[in-house]
Amino acid sequence: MSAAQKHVVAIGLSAAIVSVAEERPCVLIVKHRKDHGDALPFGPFDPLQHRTLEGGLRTWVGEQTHLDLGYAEQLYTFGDRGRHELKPGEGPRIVSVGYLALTRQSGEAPDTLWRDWYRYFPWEDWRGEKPAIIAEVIAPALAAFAKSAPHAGLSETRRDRARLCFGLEGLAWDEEKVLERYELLYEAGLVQESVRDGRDGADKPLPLGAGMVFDHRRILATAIARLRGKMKYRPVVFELMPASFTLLDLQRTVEAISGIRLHKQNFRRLVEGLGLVEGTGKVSALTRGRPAELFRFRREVLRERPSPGVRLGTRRAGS
Amino acid sequence: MSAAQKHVVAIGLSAAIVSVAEERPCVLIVKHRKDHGDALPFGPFDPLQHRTLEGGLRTWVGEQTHLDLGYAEQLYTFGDRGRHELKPGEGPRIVSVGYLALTRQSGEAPDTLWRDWYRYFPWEDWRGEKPAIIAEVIAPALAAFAKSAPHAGLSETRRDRARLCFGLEGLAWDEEKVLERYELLYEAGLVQESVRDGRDGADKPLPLGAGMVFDHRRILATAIARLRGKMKYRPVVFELMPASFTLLDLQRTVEAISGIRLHKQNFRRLVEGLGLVEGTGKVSALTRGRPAELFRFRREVLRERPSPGVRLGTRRAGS
DNA sequence: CCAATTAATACTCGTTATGAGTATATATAT
DNA sequence: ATATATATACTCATAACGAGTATTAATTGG
Repeated sequence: MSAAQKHVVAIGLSAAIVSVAEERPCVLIVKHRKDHGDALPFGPFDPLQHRTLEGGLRTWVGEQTHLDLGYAEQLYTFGDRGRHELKPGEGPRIVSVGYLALTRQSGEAPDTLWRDWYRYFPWEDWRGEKPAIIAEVIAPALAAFAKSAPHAGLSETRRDRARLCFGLEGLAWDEEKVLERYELLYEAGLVQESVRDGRDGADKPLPLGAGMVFDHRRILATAIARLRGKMKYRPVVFELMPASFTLLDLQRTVEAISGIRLHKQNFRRLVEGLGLVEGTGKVSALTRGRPAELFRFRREVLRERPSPGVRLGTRRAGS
Repeated sequence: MSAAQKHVVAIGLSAAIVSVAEERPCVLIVKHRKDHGDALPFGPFDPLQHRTLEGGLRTWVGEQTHLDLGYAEQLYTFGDRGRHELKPGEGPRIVSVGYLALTRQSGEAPDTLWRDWYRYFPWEDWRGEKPAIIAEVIAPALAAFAKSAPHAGLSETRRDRARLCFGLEGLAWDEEKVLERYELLYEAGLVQESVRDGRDGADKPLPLGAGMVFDHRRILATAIARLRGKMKYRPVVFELMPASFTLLDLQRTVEAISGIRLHKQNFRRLVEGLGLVEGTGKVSALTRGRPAELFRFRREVLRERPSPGVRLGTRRAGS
């Protein structure tokens, strides 16, 4: 191997392509590969053909999924050995660059399907009750993980991480800590991927949530976290909305993504107060109740205000 | 070239290593290379030797600079062709992963030096007056750039970007938009790097700020933006502080990084109210005025509150 | 047609956070 | 002793926020 080749790696591009339909946040999954779970669309970056990473991503996502990505942003570059190989140590070293893309749902391409992202992260959906899986499975398993630490200091640290991540012992739930939670479960050997990657503690009860290939669940966790955060200071939700929508449609979309319920009246006050939407005189043809006015996104806000986003309230309230 | 080699690239790791001394935010620069300006410490990622990207970074930063990086976080992966080569088209394709690291200043290694980061971004320091360079040079140059657009729509867009980025026409200054501002200046051909990269519009008046090698100034802009944002919701400033400090020391450090002045009394109220610091009975040996109490960082907050940071006020006030 | 139901929309109210001061205390320099 | 510089303590008005109640406009079942 020459000196030049020594530092050579392949770059993989993976995309968490998100849409929301029927109050369910969805991510695009490519079928094949039954071995280790679902996969995000991914492919190699070809440095000869593409000038930019994002350009490369857009090109082959277009080819594979027939989707036109509107919004896309880079998330993170993962390079850990042993976390993106089917079997540790096999094949060339791959560094994977994860992306988040938003789109409105449309016809599916041949080998893809939209899946509710809470399938992979059941503990992240707090729109109804607090997910029972936390108190029943996660909290005890993490307590055991803490107890099993080789020394007291580490044990303490693990307990603290569990408390802060999952809002145990009365601590507040922070919907943005998606990645921290997944990483903790990974380290504790509670997800399928850590078993696959051969970490010890692989004798744990049941794997939590549906597993994914390579490090794709980690990328998806990063994507959810980023979207939940970004929504608050940038009007990215509208990338997921049709041209016109009711304020409740909008609220349900925000709730689907953030995984928490919002106060309806305050949501309206906020969204109107920021000038994010404007009414179109028309009303929606609903089945029940007083018909709601249809609104559209006011693109102009982007030129008026520095950073308008849907700041969701700290705590959840009745819908 | 084989099929496997086709997708092969080299990964470069670059680090913006930051410290603050004497109210000046500094970044570590490696000397050599007089051709195109200063360089951040950077080096190749060796996939054979290192398990993780960050591990690789820490290793050779340790070798090159004799610094022990405490805090480090990944910023962004840049892969644009023509923006990290000394001469466009020469050499292998390099994808560069940028990092932000924080440290307390200590002895310098042989070929490195600490430089005030406002040397590269003179328009970012609003601690005194609004930087004169904005009204005198940047605003007119960007107006000309907008006017030179091939069609009216693009012209409008450019004008809007200039207004929002630089707070023109009475708009608020957003200290976090460091990268957007640099990118706009790059596109407008107003920084040395865009001239070097052979973009048109290279006949502009004078290059703004000191240039850097490769895409290092872009990485530094990303680092500053990230740090300015992160400071507000994570207690990262304390990575830059000594074990004990006065509240004014702390405020000056926050101001140095954010580039804006804060209200002293409110800063104290905030920082104490969040439980970020605790007094150590001792007072500092100052030269003038009433001696200030020395404080230390309360590490415990990390275990108590979900995300405590130094939320600096929107607008600046007298010191 | 009326009452119950459902949802949209409009207000209200108390609490907290924030921006911007004034007032007072404690040191040094002359 | 006085001027000056800084630290620290309070005050106050306003905006933002969480959590309601009240009212309006439609549908649905009798």
